[in-house]
Amino acid sequence: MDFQVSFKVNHKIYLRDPESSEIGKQIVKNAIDLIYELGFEHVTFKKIAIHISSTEATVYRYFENKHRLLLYILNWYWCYLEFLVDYKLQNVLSKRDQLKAIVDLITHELPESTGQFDYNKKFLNHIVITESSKVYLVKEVAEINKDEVFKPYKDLCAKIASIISAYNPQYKYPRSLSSTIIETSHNQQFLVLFYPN
Amino acid sequence: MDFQVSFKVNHKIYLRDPESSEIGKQIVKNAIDLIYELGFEHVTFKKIAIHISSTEATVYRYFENKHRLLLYILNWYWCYLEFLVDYKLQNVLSKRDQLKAIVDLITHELPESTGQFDYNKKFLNHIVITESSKVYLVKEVAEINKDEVFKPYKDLCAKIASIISAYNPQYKYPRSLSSTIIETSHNQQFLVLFYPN
DNA sequence: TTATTTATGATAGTATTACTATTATTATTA
DNA sequence: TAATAATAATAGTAATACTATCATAAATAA
Repeated sequence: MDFQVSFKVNHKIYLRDPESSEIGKQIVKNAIDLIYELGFEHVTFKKIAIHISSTEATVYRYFENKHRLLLYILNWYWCYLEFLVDYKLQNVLSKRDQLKAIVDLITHELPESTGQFDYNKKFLNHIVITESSKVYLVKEVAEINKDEVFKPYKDLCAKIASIISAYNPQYKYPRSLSSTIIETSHNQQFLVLFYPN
Repeated sequence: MDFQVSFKVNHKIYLRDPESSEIGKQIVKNAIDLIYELGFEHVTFKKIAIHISSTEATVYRYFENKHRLLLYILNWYWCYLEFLVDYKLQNVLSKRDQLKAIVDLITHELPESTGQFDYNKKFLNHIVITESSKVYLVKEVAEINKDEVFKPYKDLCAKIASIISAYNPQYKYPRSLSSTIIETSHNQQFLVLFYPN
């Protein structure tokens, strides 16, 4: 695969659209690199600023805080994954094969793209596995949810759920199953990567 | 059920055994209350100290940091749960019924105990659902794991896995399945509690 | 072209956090 | 009674997570 796609994430996540400027794109790119390298807890806006030879104040002009920045990255990922699901399901007629293709996508790393300006897919995969629960396992989740910032994840779940239902209309919990597939995939990938025994 | 049990967790988790003194027990009890009330991110040793009318320095004498304190609480929970599994499986002969009893335990709140000095089971359940992944989804997980501080969780998984294997010796991934049952249960309970749509 | 808006850089400052260290006091045990 | 240990009281530090101000450079509009 070789094409350039960009995804518009909910504008409430950022203060200023990072896709609207070179420095904005650099903030996101370097944030991804740093979260991969140091882990989310050890990333600060100051470190990101130093990496792009800019200042903390500039990073704060794009994102309210670290949590929103992670949310932005994850939303980008979920949008991208939903796009890939649509793409891969083209011309797959059997519902069973569709489900198989989806599980295949979810349980493997995203294909690396050749675009120079694209985010590092390996790092993104890693971040989704190890950091994604941190955006919702917080006391403020209900409040944060009001801005619909989890919509891309929900949309993906809904899409998978609809295919589960199409495959077996009798199955009662397609939405639970779709989020279970996604979360279990992350969890098992985490165990394999970091926690061998 | 009405009895008092206490669990010894790996001594590498604490600097000084919190069960060895009244103030130690108060630290853990108040930490549980505060994590439930404020969420792990908003709890500080200073806040715990104020709640027990003591000082930060005293809390630091028991636990190296907040992460270890959470680990202590979760280990206590996993030990308790494994004890309950053993307890509930007494006299259940069929492997199928044993598995059912385990799923039942994992997917429901722990029974509240009447002991005055016991930790609040409702709060504990809540903390396990929302905070437990934070002890291992950190960059330092491999390093932390060297102290065997995740052993109670692993032991529980191993126990469930052995019952899965006993029920169906042909099943290839009993360990994956047992951690999947536990994690999925938390995840789905979280969605029900905090994230209704 | 000039004026105006906007983005960024440079710098400063603040409250809070996550600790470490020191000394005095109190309680326990030898 | 002396020695030991635990805690309280207090101070201090580096880092974090911001907010604020002002100057300058770049883009755009009149």
